[in-house]
Amino acid sequence: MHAFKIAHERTWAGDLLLAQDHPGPRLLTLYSGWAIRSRSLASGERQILSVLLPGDLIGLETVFRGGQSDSVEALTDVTFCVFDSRRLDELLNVKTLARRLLSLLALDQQQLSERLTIIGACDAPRNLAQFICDLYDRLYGRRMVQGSRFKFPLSMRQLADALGLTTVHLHRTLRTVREQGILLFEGGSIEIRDLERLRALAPLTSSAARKQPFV
Amino acid sequence: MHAFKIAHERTWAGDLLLAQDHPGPRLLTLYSGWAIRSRSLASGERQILSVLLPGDLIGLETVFRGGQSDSVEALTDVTFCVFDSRRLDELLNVKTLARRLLSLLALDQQQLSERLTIIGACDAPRNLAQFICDLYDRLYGRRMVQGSRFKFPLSMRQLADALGLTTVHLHRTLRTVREQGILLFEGGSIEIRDLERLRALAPLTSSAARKQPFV
DNA sequence: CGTCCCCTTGAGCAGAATCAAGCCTAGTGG
DNA sequence: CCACTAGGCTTGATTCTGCTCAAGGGGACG
Repeated sequence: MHAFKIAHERTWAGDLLLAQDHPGPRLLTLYSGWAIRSRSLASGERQILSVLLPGDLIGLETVFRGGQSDSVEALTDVTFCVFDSRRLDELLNVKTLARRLLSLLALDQQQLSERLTIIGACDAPRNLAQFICDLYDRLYGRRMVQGSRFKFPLSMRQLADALGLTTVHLHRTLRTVREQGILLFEGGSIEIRDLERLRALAPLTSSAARKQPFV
Repeated sequence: MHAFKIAHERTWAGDLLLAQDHPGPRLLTLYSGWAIRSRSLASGERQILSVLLPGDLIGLETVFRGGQSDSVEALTDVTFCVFDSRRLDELLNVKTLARRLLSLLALDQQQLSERLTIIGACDAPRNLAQFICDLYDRLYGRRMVQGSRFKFPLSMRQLADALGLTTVHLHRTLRTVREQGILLFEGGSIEIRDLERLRALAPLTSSAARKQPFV
């Protein structure tokens, strides 16, 4: 795999790793930091499709489709490595690798399906609970949770865009879960004050935890 | 590809092709008829994740993840063929095929992302318009459109579940687009009375058309 | 010091859900 | 052959979740 590595780069919070109309396909792996994949509408709305954590592969779908359609933005300062996507064909010669890529995409699809189900069928509190549970499980697997707290670099605006809500309404939802002693969102981090009730609120037992780092 | 074909089968409208907790992974291709992939919540809600048309591959994600998590139901009588998913490994030896599978999953992911964006960010009329446009394009590519009409075997309930609405509200939305002379939904088929305005209503220029039949 | 952005909160509105009732069709069993 | 039932469609009345608009406060940064 190292043979396909082109560069090891770094950018800063707010920069775009992939633009919605970027020229060529680009394949990256996040080493450190957070990013989000999102899609914007002409009318101004934006939907955040997934949160990307260290170890995640970025841009796989664009390579196999040609043409980028959503954008990836760094939430924090990040380091990542770039693969040579033109040589990806050679990569498919290694069967275990081909299988690995397929299962990564399959898992991604799974997570999108779950998100779609939640957003389509649930109200704000359950939506929020599911999102946080999924994220918690992924962070836990990466040892990025300290006790019941973890860093959470999304702004309220961004979290709202991920949940398909407005900031105003998200804010009220956050207040109620805080008042219920379930969840505390404050100063760039989240404290889970009652994991059990949080999980009870989330309609699905997440599959997010199964998501393994790529490299 | 034919070497991996196990059986050519048929079932009837309402039957399950894949159950949400089905034992083994199963890989199918739809020959004729319509199906839907959906996921249900314990609380009773259901989200329809995609509509499957002749030529579509079914269950690819389950093979590469082990364990089925959503169910596929026949909407009409269908015929389909079954592949031997245990031998899928051999299949990956053919590099063009591996790439083909990857691009199928990538396109699927694309469509899910779009649906998520729409459901998260749009109101009922635009949601409906986008759904119908996407479907129209896919049907058009398969020569399943007659003039401005096409067969549409989804019940109102099912369409509502696909859009993340209730039947009551969907019904009202359908009435308004009918009164505006845009779309007519009646007796198991849909007539597009003003494609231009329908497309103008849909926020995204669909990528659905790119979805090619697998076999 | 001013500006910009984000968070916070209130008031009012509207899109969508719920509840409820009536209609029609198809299927079922007597 | 008909009565009964169940499920889907249609519609109205009502409720409520979530959105819009609006305004004020608090950093961060030039």
